[in-house]
Amino acid sequence: MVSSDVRVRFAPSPTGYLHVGGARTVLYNWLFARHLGGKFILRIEDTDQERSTREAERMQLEDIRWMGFDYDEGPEVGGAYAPYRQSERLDLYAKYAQDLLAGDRAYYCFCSDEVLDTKREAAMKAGETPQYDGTCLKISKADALKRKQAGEKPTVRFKAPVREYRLHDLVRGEVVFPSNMVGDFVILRNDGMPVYNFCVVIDDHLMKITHVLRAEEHLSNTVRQMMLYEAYGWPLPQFGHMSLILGADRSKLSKRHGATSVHQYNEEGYLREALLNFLVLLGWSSPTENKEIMTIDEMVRDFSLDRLNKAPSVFDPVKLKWMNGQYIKAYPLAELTRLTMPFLKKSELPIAGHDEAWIARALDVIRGNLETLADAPRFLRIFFDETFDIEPDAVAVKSEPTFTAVAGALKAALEKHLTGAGDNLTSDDFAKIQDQVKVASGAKGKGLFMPMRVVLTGHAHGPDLKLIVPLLGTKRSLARIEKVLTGK
RNA sequence: GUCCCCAUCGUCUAGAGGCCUAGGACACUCCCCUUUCACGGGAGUAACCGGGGUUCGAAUCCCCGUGGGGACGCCA
Repeated sequence: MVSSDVRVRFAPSPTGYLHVGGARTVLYNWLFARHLGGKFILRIEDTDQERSTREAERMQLEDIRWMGFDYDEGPEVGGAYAPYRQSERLDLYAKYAQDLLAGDRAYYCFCSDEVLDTKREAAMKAGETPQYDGTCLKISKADALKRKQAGEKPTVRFKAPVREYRLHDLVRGEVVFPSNMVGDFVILRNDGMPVYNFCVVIDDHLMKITHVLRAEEHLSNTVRQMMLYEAYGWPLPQFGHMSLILGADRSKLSKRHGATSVHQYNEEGYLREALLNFLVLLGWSSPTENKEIMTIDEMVRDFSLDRLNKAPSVFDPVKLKWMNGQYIKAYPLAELTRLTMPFLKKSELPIAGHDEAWIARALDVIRGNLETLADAPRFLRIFFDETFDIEPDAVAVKSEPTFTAVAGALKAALEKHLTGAGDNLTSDDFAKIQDQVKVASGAKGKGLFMPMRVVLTGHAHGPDLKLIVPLLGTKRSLARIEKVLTGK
């Protein structure tokens, strides 16, 4: 196959935010397409009108965009096989269902939900795979049409051939579905809406999808879809079923496991690159041994289906956090600042009085402490006078024997610096000032260092004073000392 | 229950018959760096689910157990 013929798709149903499992599915599809120079298509599977909403679709699209997955065809961008929203392709499905009905490959079913449920439960209890018993198969076509005319609302069932199906799965290898695995299944609901297993086949075929890469939960659906391809005489696309993402209790990851939506991670201050990097490693590994941190370009370059892991994987939020921290440390500062701004604006910090360049410098000093962008306000507090105060962890330092002498000497040294050099205070300036304080106060070691730290930052811990002080300047440093000394 | 899939440290994984005394990462512990915190560096604890084969040789291949997961819908 010529590589540019490759066409893959991601087909979410818009019933909520994009969750991490879905995100990994998009990622793998997108990487596969980009690696091979193929096309990546987005299709909205909104045939379940009960649950699908336009709002959810908007959110999904937004999440996909945030993650950086550009699609070649899909809603909003269009394409040669439009429309890409199943709810806008209803006439198509009706036509193809009609073909099946006409060819005697499908029939009307008048069974009610209740009897179906009862039979299903009975079958399970009896130790059998529940499947349709063929009741309505006995109804003649003429009778069925008559009842339909009379106002009854039947579903349309596909006549499932009774034979074994073999699937050559791209990730699982040869999978055999026994002949009795599925019974006649519904392709059209009683309100005329088509059902998933039916639309996917029509759409994947019409949209010339070459590779269907999706989660393992769809593996057993595949046999139904193979039957449909066969009925239409259409060639099968290649299928690849990727293992599931599990929660800590090893069941399929869901909301009860905590944050599972991409949107939430975005809001909690995760970088998209970190999320992507974490997700790509959940079931796939780089061909370069021991390579964990990688750029998106490297993922595109190295991605291949044969390195997918068949075993399901547990989602570990702790490792995600670590990874996010790695990205924060290495991120371009201007960009990092831009992304951090919303978190600062939401916080109590009075950032209005500072320009972005100053904030960027401050952020640069504390970025090593961050695991998420949401941590930033907490670490940035030391730079803002309005929030400056002696923090609980620093109270004890005030009663150190050297405290008063050091604070006084520091004040004097800074005042001298102010008259000589003004408000500008460099790291080198501070080093000299520190020497002066040492001589003047007679303090040394922690006895010297801790009082200075406390009087300047209000904390017993924090980044190197040499890095903090230039951001403060002489006057503000002096004001802080004043506040501590006078208690005002 | 039936069918399908899966099985290496607590977790993510490397490993495609000898390179394995099983490697890396997260987490955890300790040490170093640091006049603080964090970062960083180093070290350590920790795994081939069990049983049978096949083979000179098995984490790797086969079978059977066991365990886990998924699907059995007029959801996708």
